[in-house]
Amino acid sequence: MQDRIVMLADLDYFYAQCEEVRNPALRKKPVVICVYSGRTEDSGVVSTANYIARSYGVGPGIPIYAAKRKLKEKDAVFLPVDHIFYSLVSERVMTILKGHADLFEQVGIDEAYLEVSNKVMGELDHAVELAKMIKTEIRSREGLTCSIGIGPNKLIAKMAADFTKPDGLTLVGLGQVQQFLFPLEISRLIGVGKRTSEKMQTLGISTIGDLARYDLGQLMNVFGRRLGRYFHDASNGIDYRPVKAKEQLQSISRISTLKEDTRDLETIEEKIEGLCDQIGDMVLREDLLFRSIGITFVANDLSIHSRSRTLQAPTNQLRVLKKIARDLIRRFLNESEIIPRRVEVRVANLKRRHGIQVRLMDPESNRAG
DNA sequence: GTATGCTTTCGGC
DNA sequence: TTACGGCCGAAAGCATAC
Repeated sequence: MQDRIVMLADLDYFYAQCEEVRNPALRKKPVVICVYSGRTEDSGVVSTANYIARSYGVGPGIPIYAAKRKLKEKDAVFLPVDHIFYSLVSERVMTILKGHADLFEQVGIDEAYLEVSNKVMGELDHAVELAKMIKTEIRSREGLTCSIGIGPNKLIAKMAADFTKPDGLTLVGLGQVQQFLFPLEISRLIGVGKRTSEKMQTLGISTIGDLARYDLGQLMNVFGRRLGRYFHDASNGIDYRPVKAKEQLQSISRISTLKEDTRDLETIEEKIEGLCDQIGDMVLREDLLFRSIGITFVANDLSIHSRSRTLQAPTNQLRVLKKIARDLIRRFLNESEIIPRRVEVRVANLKRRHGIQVRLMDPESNRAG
């Protein structure tokens, strides 16, 4: 493959920064964006927090109650997520980013990969100038800071962006990949979480360099073929994944926390019904058809259990969605003793509805069954 | 053996 | 001391078809 120049642009502490833009007085205070479950006054978790809050140990994933304790007397501001507002901001930023890329791939609401090889004519210093320009444009148009990593592939671009934040800009040229990666702690490698990190320690691997030098065959034995190969390649800075626009939404899900843990069918069905309605709205709005329907229970011990069914033909019928979701939860509750805490409905195998019309003309559909 | 499809689980943001 | 969301894509694991 030709040498590539890939950028990863990551909006800093995105939700909290959006709130700072909306109300600049927040900038001097700890800001904590919360997902309230509605179960009790402060039940729920922190979605994200600004860097002042983080300096007190408050960050994504911790319970709201714990965050309040840590920030007592600190003049902290707790706000509920406003997803609609953040989405509008995100959309405008993504439009800016896309305009500077040969190839563009959005990841989540606050991140995107840009392949810029042609745009900068293969010159790394041009890529750095482009990144500075992008940062300036996002700051002047939206008042937001972001962190940008530049590298020869997605993996290095992403890790470079993570290396300096917030408001960072990190370049890792092809010749600098090893000196960048090898000293980093193994937990910094994308795909190495807490469990894998512990397992690696027992193998005597504590830095990415240690992993890079480890025998590929041994890694495959320990982690399986695929993952072993990934760890070997990634630690050596190798990543051939192309920057590629997402072509179709893959699934739509809605999840909600029950007022209290219960196996009561009526309570659960009522909740499921509401989730189906939300999904149905989205399916119609986006003009989609779905073919798989699934439900998930998060039990009171936080264990996760799911069931799904795939239809013969895609549909957009709310009736069908509700009936199957109901069947799935009834059957699951009969088979299992778990006590549900949260319930989720998901549809997948999505297609655009006008796709049906196209299919009549599609030579594929003329094949003998 | 490979390709493909389906169900369930995992983990990033 | 505990406390614990709402999404999404994709991998894992298995079955079936050729």
